Amino acid sequence: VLSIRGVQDEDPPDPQIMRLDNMLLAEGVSGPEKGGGSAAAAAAAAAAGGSPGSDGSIEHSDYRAKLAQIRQIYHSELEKYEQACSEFTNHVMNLLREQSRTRPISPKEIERMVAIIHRKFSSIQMQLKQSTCEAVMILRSRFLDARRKRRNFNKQATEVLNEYFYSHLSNPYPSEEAKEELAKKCAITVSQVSNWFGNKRIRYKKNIGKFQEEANLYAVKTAVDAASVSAQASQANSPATPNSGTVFPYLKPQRAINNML
DNA sequence: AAATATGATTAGTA
DNA sequence: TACTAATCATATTT
Repeated sequence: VLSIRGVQDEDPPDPQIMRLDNMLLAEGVSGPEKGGGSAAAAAAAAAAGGSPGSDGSIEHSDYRAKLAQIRQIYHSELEKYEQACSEFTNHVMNLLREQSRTRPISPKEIERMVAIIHRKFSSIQMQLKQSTCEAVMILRSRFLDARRKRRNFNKQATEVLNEYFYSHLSNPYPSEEAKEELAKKCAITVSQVSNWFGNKRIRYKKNIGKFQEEANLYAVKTAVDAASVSAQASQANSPATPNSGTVFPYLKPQRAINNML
């Protein structure tokens, strides 16, 4: 019955279990009861990177439900293990007590037994924690990874961004303030603005031809506004090449040279 | 359904 | 640290 002989505990690393605990806590799995699940909500909001505007809470409800499910399973399993552990300990103690009638059993031996049992069960617990962590990670990547929830910006947001881009084509690097203003105008975050410009720059550069039409369109758009200022524009500029000359107009010189190679 | 567009993420750089 | 380039994963177009 007591086949607990081969207990070669493969190292139960403390840092490992600490890591798992921390993560479970951070995800709101092992935290306080469902008092709004503020921890989980915060984690969700943080992971979502903050996408204001249209969507926001509908998809999170799904996530939260699943997280609550995981949480419940985790807790019930944990409780089950704890109960089983104490039950088993009791059982072993009883057996030892019985045996003590026929042979002397030192308290040290009992202590050792209990320690072994506890170690065994805590390693099982760790497995539970690990698999729970895994489940949470999968859930997160499934629901919260922003890439999976990509939404195009609305028409007027891209309008605003493009307008800025093409009217600053020679140096499409908005300052921090400019970014903030654009973000406000487009109802997106500053980092989204940065992303957009990063993508736009590289993609424009990569295939300028593809963007000619767009460039013309916005050039005309802004030209209307600028018309009042530049009243002496009477030279015959060829409409096919609104941005004649430089291939990488906005690159800083040294970088442009590097990129030629 | 395949091709293309697009926002976000990542590694690497100066 | 802000940027580029490559890449991912989804959205949209064809």
